[in-house]
Amino acid sequence: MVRAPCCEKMGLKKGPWTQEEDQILINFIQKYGHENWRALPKQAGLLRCGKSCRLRWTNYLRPDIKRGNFSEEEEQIIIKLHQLLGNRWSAIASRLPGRTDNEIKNFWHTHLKKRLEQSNNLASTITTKRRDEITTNASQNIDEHHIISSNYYQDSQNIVAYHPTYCHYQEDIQSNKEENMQYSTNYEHKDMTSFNNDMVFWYNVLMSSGNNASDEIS
DNA sequence: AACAGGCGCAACCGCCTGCTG
DNA sequence: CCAGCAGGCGGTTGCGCCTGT
Repeated sequence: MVRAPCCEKMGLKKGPWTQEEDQILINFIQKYGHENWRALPKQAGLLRCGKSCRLRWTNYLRPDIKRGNFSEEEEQIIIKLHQLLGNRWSAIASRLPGRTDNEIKNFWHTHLKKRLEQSNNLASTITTKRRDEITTNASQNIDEHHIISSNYYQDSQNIVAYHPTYCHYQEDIQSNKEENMQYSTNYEHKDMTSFNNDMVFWYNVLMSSGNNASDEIS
């Protein structure tokens, strides 16, 4: 089945919205609602396609949108929900009142993803360093927990920030120290138990929320 | 002051899903 | 069951702003 493009009709405007267009859209929706996005631009007298109107409304003009920087709490929620749900931005956005999927997606790609990648790089450095220590000094009394954790660390990129050895060995890392220390402080978990408890907590939150989270997670 | 490169964000594109006839 | 439509979603793009040289 092939669908016709959204804006197949020539003459429909694209690109940034003007203040006038915003006002027309706001006035129309406040007056008549948005039951039919396809028909809305025509009825409102806008030279836009319905899709463009919907996007503009949901991502920018909606009155309940919270604008401005993300708080530390919001950051942590996004990170945790991303671990649970993956790139399901709308599902994540539904747990952050006033934030849109587009906003969260942008924030992830411009801030959090970069930070996690840095953290991953740091993690592999730490893991390698730790493994070298273990190999070269067999007589050393090594905490078994660290070995298990090191494997876990390497295999699951997403949970790298919660790794306990990250906390133990971060002082070894001279380069990028300040930035990574800061990141570590924010997301520090002392052991995997607390991490798992955290995951259980968020799972319960999702399960008890209005949406059917089990469907979303599966 | 001028330019180049990087970054952030709004907006677009194309696919998927659910609904209806 | 099938086809068509509309809405929703995630990935990607492009433009404007900022910063460094």
